[in-house]
Amino acid sequence: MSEPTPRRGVAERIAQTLRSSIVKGRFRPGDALPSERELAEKYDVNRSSIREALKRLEAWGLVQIRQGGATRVTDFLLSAGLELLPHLMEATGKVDPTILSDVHEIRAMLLGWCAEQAAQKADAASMNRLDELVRKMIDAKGKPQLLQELDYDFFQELITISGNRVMGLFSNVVKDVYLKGREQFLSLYAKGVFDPVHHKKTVEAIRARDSRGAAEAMRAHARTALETLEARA
Amino acid sequence: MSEPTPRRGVAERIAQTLRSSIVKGRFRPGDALPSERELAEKYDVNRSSIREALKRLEAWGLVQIRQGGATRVTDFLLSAGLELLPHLMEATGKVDPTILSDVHEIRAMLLGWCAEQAAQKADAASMNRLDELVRKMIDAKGKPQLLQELDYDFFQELITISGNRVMGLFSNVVKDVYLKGREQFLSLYAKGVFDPVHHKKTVEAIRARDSRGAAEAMRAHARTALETLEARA
DNA sequence: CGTCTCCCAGTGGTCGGACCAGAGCGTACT
DNA sequence: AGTACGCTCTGGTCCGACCACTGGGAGACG
Repeated sequence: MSEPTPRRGVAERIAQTLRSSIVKGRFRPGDALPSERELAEKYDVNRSSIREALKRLEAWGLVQIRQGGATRVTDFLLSAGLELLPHLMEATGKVDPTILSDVHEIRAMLLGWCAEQAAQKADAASMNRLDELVRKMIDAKGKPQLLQELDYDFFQELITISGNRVMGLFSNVVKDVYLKGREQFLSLYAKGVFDPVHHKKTVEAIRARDSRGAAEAMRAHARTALETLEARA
Repeated sequence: MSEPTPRRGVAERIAQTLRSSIVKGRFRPGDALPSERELAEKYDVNRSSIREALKRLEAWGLVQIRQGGATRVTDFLLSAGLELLPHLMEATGKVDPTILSDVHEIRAMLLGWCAEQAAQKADAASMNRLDELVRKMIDAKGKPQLLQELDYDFFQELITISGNRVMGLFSNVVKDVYLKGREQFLSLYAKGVFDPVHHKKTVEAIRARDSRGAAEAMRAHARTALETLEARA
């Protein structure tokens, strides 16, 4: 009852441990990991479990496994996917402010693009759904968790309107990043901080078929969020 | 020497087979896959190999595995990452033109954003590297494969200049997509088709610190590519 | 008759021990 | 010195057993 992840599976736990070691730099890119048999003995589990853990690391792009040769650590900044982001942000124990800035730059790009597309393609029903979301945001003032979800729903609705399936796949990954790091962003939605003005402006611009205005409003939203976070750091 | 995947490992082969079945719709979202023991018998391999294959499917976001319960197929459009794209494009045997369009929309967004950032942040050395790449493109006229690589290198250089690590992670995924589907795009770089005018304009705009111009030039490049592909389809 | 509970068959998870296949390096031969 | 062989260590696959959990059906209860 004391451990944080008692029922999470041996393989998963070991995979997380190794991932942490790699991200924190205890293994350098190019280094060879201990052999599966050694790791099995070290963690006192079966080799099968070690294999499963290593397979996950491989899927995450953190190591390269080659039959006959050793399993080597890759330069994960050159091979890992976005799903590594939450762990990268926590590598030093607290959020790295420079990465936070990078994240919000990308966020601004994505939101801006989606808003632009939405202004060109939205139908009446979609616009009403967006209105509804803004209304809920106003009602939810002071409920951080709810506001956070509504903010994400707004993004999701924009993607749906854009009709771009590739953006849809992309948002799946973003969602995972978002859920795993949600506490780190929760302060953004605290009482007196979050204001859906930009969302409101966005919907108005979409109704007016003003792509540029919609995009700019969403970018402003992302920019505001970053400034808020930086001010608190 | 003839087969495409002769020595690729049992687990990998089975994972691909199952992925294909799922993407092509032979298993519907929510369906239960046969049990590991059944699959092991069906494919005449050990259960370990089946487990490994299923783990990959899970990592790809195609199935959900739960101890005690059955392994069920997920709605992959809602859970899979970008790495599924190449397989999605080939699901029907040939490239789905609507997805191709989606891809290039995203491509235009990314290239535009990177060019914009580059115009603001590039130093002299970076600009020279970009110039060098354009020069190589001109020299490489008529060598599709080389042109394709140079085009990607150009993108990569823009990302490096932007200094955004999140975009770097993103580009890792894009690169995989790109490599797996490279033949499908190779015709873009055939003799008489590919012209690095837009790249040239981009570098000029970057030198002039003209963000908007640089972004527009790169977007024009992506748009041209899409039009070329559509004209040939 | 309906509902609720409990139990067990079947699912995935872990184990261990064996053997196969590829890679790398030292050694012995040329 | 150079080269080719082969030993040894790596990961890959197989087998068969047992553990942990779920889900649904058989039975008890209202």
